Amino acid sequence: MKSVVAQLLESALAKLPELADLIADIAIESTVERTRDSSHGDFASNIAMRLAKPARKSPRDVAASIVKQLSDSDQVDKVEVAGPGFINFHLSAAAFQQELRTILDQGICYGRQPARERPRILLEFVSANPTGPLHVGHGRLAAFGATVGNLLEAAGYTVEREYYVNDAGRQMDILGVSVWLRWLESQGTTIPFPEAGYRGDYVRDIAGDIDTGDATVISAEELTDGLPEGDMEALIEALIARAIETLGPDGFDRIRQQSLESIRADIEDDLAEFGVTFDRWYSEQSLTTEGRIDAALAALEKSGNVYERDGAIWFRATDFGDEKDRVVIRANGKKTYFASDIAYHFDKRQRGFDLLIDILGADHHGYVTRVGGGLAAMGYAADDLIVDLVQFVALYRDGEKVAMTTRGGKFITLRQLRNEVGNDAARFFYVSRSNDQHLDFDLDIAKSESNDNPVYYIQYAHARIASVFRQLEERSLEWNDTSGCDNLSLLVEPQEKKLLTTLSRYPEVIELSANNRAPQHLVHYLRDLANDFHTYYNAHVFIVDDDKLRDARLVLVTATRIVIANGLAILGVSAPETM
RNA sequence: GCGCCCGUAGCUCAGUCGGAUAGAGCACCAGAUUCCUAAUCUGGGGGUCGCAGGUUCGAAUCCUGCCGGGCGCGCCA
Repeated sequence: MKSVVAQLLESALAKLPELADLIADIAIESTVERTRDSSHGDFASNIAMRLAKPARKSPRDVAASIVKQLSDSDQVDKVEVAGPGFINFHLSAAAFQQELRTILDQGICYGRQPARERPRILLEFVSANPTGPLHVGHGRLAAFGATVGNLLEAAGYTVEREYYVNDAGRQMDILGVSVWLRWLESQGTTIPFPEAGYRGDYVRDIAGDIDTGDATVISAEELTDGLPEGDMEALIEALIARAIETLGPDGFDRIRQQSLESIRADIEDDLAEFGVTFDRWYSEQSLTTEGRIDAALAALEKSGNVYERDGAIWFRATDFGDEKDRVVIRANGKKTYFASDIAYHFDKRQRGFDLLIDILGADHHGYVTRVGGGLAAMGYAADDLIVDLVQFVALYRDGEKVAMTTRGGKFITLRQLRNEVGNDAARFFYVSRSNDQHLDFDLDIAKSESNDNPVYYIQYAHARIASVFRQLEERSLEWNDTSGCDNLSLLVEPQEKKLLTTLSRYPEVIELSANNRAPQHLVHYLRDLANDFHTYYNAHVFIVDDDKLRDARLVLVTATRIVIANGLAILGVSAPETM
């Protein structure tokens, strides 16, 4: 609908070259917005105010000369200049009726934009280390990322979703040794569990399932003989060394890989149950085995952006806005995690993705300049990488903050949260706040089946509409949608007009939410839409004796159901027929 | 110390590219059902948009400084 107004303005300006020249760099559509107050019409443009200064005329004069050039349209009832120089458009009833027919015609496609070739987007999210189950913080990354992916697709983009599996490095050794120690325990060899190991119960479960091959059980004395005391980091290092010497490198690797795969598969199941799926699980190990880190480092070398100092190889990150240079190869010859990161992003770009979007926890903010700098150093634009940082989640129960510590394995898992409040409420609450806002997740509200739960409020509107049609059937009446579409002019009640207006905003909301990667706009919109529907429901009966009015009202109500269902689908929330 | 994010009603938060009288929900108060699901609806009170400057036709929004909260600053992963 917005484009109707923008086009009218555009053709009017075409007749005013002296004005049009002044705003060559402004998209006319960007001057058009919904009005907040219906007495100002449906849409307003501030274009005259923006033109006033360069044109050296008063905003109202500019507005008047534009309005004079506007051609008549059956979509517009009235145009007026108001306030400091707004041009207000009052759309016709016919325009809204047309939109209603569009909603019915397009159904589940309503609000989606046609596919566009570019940019191809690679969306990376969650990417939690595979050292244990996902917790509630990862849940927010999952829900946010999945919803952003859905929004971008609705906006016409091609999106691939990827999970980066940190399956290399020391943490995998620690996982392996943790599982080994738990396995030994199950065989009767028990020592105090190391502080630096992974202590969650899931480690015992893995140890119980694992195939250890011909591994021999050693005694506690053999296990602890000569181990360092006091320093927990040194202790875990020594235990890893002991595992390798006892099991052999292959034997230890076997435990390590099984443990990793067990956890990774569990994460995949957990997310799938949450409605979050990925096109690819990208292994960090594969960066090394396929030589991608070396390739990236060679590209950096070639562009002259690395140098040697103190026996290490450094990336000139300061040349790209970072506060200090970063090591890529340590003096001991090992590559850093940062080297993997830039290699991974270099590879994403080389696979043909134009735009890389990373959804990361807020503690990763230092990473943005560095990786963007790495891309720039390798010949790509730093702007090709967008990082959305998602702030932390605090759980509240009975008005109290729920204490969570990662240490000691005492944290609430995503699975526990989903079991407690349900997938729908979890998906909804996670995206109801801006990603750069800390999230206070109130378990009691998410669980409550009552009026203070916004998820149910929206779902209830959908179920009520389904119920209206069940009633229709019970009364042996039929809905003639053709008749309904022919009689939309009967929809004259204020609640009907309000609902029509809100429905017609949906495509704009999708576009806005997608462009800003801001699902909370859609959440708020759906709440508004449900509110308009409930108000209508309470004010008027839909199944009336008058066939034409009934058919028309059922068109409006059906359109409402379509838009609610479409919006909830993007959020990953179900749209129930009954509640 | 440096960097990033946040500060809007009692509470939790929206507020698009700077736009007209700053909005929701919860909580609080008062009402609505012979009728399609009351998990609903209607009305009401409640604001120094952290503070101080600046930019301009116009600032919650942009700029500077300050105050308060969170997070991050490794040849860890």
